[in-house]
Amino acid sequence: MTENTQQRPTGAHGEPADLPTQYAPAEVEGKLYERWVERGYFEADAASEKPPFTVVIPPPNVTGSLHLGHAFEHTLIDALTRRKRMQGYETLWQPGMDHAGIATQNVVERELAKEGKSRHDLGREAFVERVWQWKAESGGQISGQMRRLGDGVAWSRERFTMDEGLSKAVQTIFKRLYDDGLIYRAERIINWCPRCLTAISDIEVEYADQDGELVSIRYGEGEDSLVVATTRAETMLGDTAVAVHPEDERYAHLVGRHIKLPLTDRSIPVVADEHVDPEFGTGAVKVTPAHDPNDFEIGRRHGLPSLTVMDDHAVITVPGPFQGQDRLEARSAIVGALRAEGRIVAEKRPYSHSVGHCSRCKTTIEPRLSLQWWVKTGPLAKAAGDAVRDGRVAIHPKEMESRYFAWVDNLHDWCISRQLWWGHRIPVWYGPGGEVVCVGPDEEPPSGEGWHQDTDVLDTWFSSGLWPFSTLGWPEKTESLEKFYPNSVLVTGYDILFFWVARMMMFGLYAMDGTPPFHTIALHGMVRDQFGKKMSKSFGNAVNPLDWMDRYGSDALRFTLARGANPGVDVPIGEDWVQASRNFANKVWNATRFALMNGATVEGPLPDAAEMSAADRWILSRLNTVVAETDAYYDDYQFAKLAEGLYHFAWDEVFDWYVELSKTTFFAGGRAAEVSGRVLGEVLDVLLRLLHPIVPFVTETLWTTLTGGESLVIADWPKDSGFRDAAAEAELAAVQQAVTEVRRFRADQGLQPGQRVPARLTLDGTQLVAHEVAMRSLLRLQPAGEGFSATASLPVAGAVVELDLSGAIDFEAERKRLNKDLAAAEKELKQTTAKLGNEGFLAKAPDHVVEKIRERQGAAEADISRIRQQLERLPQG
RNA sequence: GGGCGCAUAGCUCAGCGGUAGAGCGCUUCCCUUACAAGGAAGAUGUCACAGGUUCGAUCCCUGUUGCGCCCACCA
Repeated sequence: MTENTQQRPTGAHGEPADLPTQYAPAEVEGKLYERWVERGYFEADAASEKPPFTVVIPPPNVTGSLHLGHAFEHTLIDALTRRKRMQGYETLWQPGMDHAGIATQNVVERELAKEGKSRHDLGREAFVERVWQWKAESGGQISGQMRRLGDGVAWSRERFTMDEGLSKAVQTIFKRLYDDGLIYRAERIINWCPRCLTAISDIEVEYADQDGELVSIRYGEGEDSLVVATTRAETMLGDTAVAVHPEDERYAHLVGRHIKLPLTDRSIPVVADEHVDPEFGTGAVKVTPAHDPNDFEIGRRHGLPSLTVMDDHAVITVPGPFQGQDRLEARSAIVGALRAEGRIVAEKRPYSHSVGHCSRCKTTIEPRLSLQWWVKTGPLAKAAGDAVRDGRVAIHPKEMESRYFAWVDNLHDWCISRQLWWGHRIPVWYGPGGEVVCVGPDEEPPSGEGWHQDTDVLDTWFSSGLWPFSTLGWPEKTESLEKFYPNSVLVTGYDILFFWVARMMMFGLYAMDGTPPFHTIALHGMVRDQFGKKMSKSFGNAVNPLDWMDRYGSDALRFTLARGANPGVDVPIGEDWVQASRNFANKVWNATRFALMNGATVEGPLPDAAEMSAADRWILSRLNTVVAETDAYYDDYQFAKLAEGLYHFAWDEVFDWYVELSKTTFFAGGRAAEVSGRVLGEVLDVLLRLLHPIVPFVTETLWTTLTGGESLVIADWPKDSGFRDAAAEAELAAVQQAVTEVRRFRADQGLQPGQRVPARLTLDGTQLVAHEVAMRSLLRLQPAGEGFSATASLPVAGAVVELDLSGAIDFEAERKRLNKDLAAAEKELKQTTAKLGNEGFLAKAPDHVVEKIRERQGAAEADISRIRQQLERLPQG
């Protein structure tokens, strides 16, 4: 706030303006948001007659606070729903949060560790209680941030994935899948995190190239020996075979025989298996069925036993010298022992290979045989793929479809059980006699001696996969479910296409009898810093959206994010850009302020076009074009383009040209001022509506002041009235060109912008004829009085502007400028002439292109003769 | 190893067959009574490289180079 704020400017009508000279977001945002919520604007009525529009929030993890990426996503969703609400839809933006099993458990465990405790010190029940406490705190933080952002969500419908209703949904679908044979329990190789002490699914493993060492080890003795290579030497303790290719002659004599496994007293068979690539390494592979997925398969094909050699913490359990050693420790100890026996045949060599890490804690994954629960994905994934293939669900941008297909078409079964405490407990009970009972939501679990529930919980994505309908009350047949399913669109980041989107597709289609959970998937990119680098806390470039909202306002942040939102493309964002958006908000503010002080109004019908000035008709014509363009961009999720389009229309056309051109009209008063006042009121009214979904706060403040309306949130979305005026658009283009040319000339002459110069304008018969007053005002041209002597003559748009620059003119600068213009015009003439002389061009180019080139040629010729004349007239020296 | 994408002004990115655009930054002038968070004027690009198609290519095709991302049970 500057001191200007106190100085209330006085309007043309002598009334004080109600608005300060600068927009102060902090003073309006909070109040407006609370008002919107109190009035229930964001609530969704399932009984409404209006057509529904539904979007769910991608539920943020309760683990913390929202980052810039959330702010980005929320801006897009909020803009979509606000527009639909204005269009007359019954809109539901469903809020809520995800319990985020493993992530949240890890966070709370870290908190406990600060107190020197582990979850085991508390016990399961107390620990879970502790997590609920944590959820209460950070959940509040998240909804606070959403309010600051202006998210128009239906707060009364807020859901949490561990709510009673959602838990019921989880049990219901588990039971159905189980009964349909799509959930089963099996012992397989899983990804084990020795730090989190749980199994995780395939997509929760992040692979990174890592330098390891490939060691070559001789198995067996003398003639009955061969060499295998490995990067995980410790697993040899669990080897139960060596495999070679069936047609590999080098090893044909060994197949079916047993060879001695070093460091043990075991002998293992040599088996022939197609999986082995004879070209790779020695063509012989050690087989550890309990610790490698390939080996597990080989083992199954050949009936080999599986020997688990490590415990949950990846510590060796095999009795002997290595027992109790960690896997890495054991690795080097075993290599050492083998070397001592002379079994390392080639020196170990550096080897770069891909190693899996836990996506939550980055610990190296240990593949391991384990009894877990699985979803049989085959039929579910097929349905999920087909829904996109046959067009029932569209993915934006379309390029992302190939990723989606690649995933759903090659999906392995999904390991859903987690050895955690925080999450949905698996609804399966085991009896004393080995009975297994899956318990539905309304069923009593079996009781009695020896019965116990499975101790594992479900993968967190199991419950988020139900989000589009569990939040609406499913499995109950609620009014809301009827009204708001399927969702209209899903807006989320391409990074969770597999984790979340594909799972919602599978579950939605399954649970809702083949109705996909949404019609459209709009994928956005990731927010990056101003140099395009990934934002991360550890790198120090992460931004708390609250900081920028505090400094520049929520609208500025939202506008910046929307403006960067090209579909599926990452969004770099820097503080400079937020400043630019803040400046834009302020510009809109001040333009509206000016309009209010000069009689802009929305009262009464629009005047007849016959009464309007060319400028009035021009800006209304453009306004309607912009309405149509904005709609098209919205429908195509082109946020960047619509924000950019509105920015330039507002600033360049309305503020810099229309308002400036109309100032003389406004200041002169009379009927013309009334007409333009009504037109300006109309333009701002529509512009503010168009901008509102992206920048709700500043537009609400200005619009209610301008129109006296209740709220933009529930106002009508503008429609293209169909009004177009090509003649007025052409006329105003000529005016703009003329003004710019004269200004450039003045600047070239070194005249100060404010310096008044006598001038004679000869505009008769040109498009400029009606604009003399405005041109004189914009160009600071005085009337040609006594003793006027034209020292410069500028032909523009068929008219002539003569200036008396006696005393001010710089002839050298003028000569230089003219020569430059001449060169440019000559080049243009040469180019266009060459083009028009090209027969191929004339034959094949479309008419409008040829016409355009002709025009350019004509203009160039005219320019050249004009400039030559002017150069001749210039006094020498 | 597969697949996708990107290379355009100092930076971050739009454009995608017909004389190169935006924001920020930069230069000059201006506190012109809506706005200095502003106004006016301006400079800046072998549109990665090499071929090809075309009357015409930043835009289409092929290849090269350099990046980025996703997928993959490469011992």
